[in-house]
Amino acid sequence: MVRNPELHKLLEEGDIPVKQRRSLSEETADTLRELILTEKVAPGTAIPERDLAELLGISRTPMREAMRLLEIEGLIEYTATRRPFVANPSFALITQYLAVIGSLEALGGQLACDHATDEQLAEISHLNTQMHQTSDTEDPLNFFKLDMQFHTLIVAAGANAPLIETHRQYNGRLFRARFVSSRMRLKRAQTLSQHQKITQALLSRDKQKTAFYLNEHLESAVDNIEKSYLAEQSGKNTDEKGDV
Amino acid sequence: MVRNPELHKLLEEGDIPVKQRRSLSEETADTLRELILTEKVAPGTAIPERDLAELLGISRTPMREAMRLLEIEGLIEYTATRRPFVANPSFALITQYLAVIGSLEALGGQLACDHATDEQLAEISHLNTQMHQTSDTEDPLNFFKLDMQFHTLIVAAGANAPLIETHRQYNGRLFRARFVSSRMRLKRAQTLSQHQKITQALLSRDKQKTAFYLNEHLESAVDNIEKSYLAEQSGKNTDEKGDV
DNA sequence: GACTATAATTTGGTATACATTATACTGCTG
DNA sequence: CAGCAGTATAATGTATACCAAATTATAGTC
Repeated sequence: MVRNPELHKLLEEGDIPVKQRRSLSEETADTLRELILTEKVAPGTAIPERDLAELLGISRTPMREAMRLLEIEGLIEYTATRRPFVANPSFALITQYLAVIGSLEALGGQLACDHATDEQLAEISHLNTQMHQTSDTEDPLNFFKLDMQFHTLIVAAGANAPLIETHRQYNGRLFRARFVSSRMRLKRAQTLSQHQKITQALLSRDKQKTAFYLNEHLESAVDNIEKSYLAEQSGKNTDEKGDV
Repeated sequence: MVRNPELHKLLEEGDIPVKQRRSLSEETADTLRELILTEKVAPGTAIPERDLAELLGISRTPMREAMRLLEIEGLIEYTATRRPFVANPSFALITQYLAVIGSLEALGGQLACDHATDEQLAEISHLNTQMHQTSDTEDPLNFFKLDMQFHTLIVAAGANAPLIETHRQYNGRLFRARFVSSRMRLKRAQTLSQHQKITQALLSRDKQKTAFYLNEHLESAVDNIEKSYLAEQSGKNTDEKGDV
């Protein structure tokens, strides 16, 4: 089966990045995801596949596949007559997403207690320290990115591939809500103290505590997002309809 | 908006099944899913899209979209060169799936304690009773279906749409493993007693107990699946390579 | 006889053309 | 002027054709 053992070994060691065949559909999905998450295209916007394909200079086929992907990820929705538009989840739906991602992260944390390498824990701890040190100066976007990374690292340390993927999907759906919330810059101290507790629980590989603090952290996320979401909605109502 | 109030009313009443616009891709996805879950096409089989499309008498476009869907659902995998084949998850991967679905069901159970209607709880309880009564006579496939339905109903009672969908996906990935396991007919008594405890916890809307018993139930599922999986693998090794 | 280079064939990726369905618009009618 | 109907337009759904890459078969060489 293996023609050249040496080459095979190199690949196994990961020295050479496996040139994962990436199709245009996947590239397009990435591009589109970026466009949506950065709000280059606003939630609720209709996005006819033909126009979008033309915009990116590709044909409809890969665009369709990309859009199907993002539909699964919850970033794109379809009307009853299959016309695609950028998802604009209601607060009720966001709350549902949060409940699920909370369970996923709690599981990730517990698994991390068992499976994380010392290096991974060190990395998480380092990130936690970094957030504490830079919290005064860091602008919202960067602070937000670090926050996201903190959670992602924990789940990754759980070493459960499907969990990591599912968590990624839910993260995408919640990206906007969390980002909007983070812009308020409120509760940054609270976030830090919760991260601190989570980190300590992880370092002592205490599954119960880790899950507990992650859940606690999530519950305040619900609170914060509710506040910012309602604030944003009422603000928008002045110049546009809160519909879709 | 409503052209004909009478027609609209008929739809509302549900007398006429809402002909959900189903595209050929979706139909195909259903067909393919059925083929895989019933093992009409065996795990590990290569499934070139041309052949499969021709077999079903459709063009490649909708077939490709269907296969993308099932890829997400974990029923189809692709080689490094994007050649599709029916997924054949390792025991290690199945264990990872089980860990996630365990968390999802625990969350579902907790949510059900809060959100389930009395009718939903009654339905779950009824199903539980039914399983107890027919456990001696029911053939493995039917017993298995009831078992699946029991879990699905609990999650559904949680009234969290994304959770329901994600649970459905993980259920699909685990379908074969659980089915193979159920064929052994072992531990049926254990299953029933665990279902009994779960049902009682749900009826008293006790979140903590519900989550606890669901987790317990899951852990024995891991055990059972491990046994049957190893048994099946060793059996297969006699006439074919355990490779893929 | 085994290995390698190369040709043939298979297969997935993409583009495009065609069919079907939904929406928008215009004009008619009350 | 409101509302409906019919037609035009535009969008999505599906099929087909073509291309590039990969696999497999084949022939040639050491």
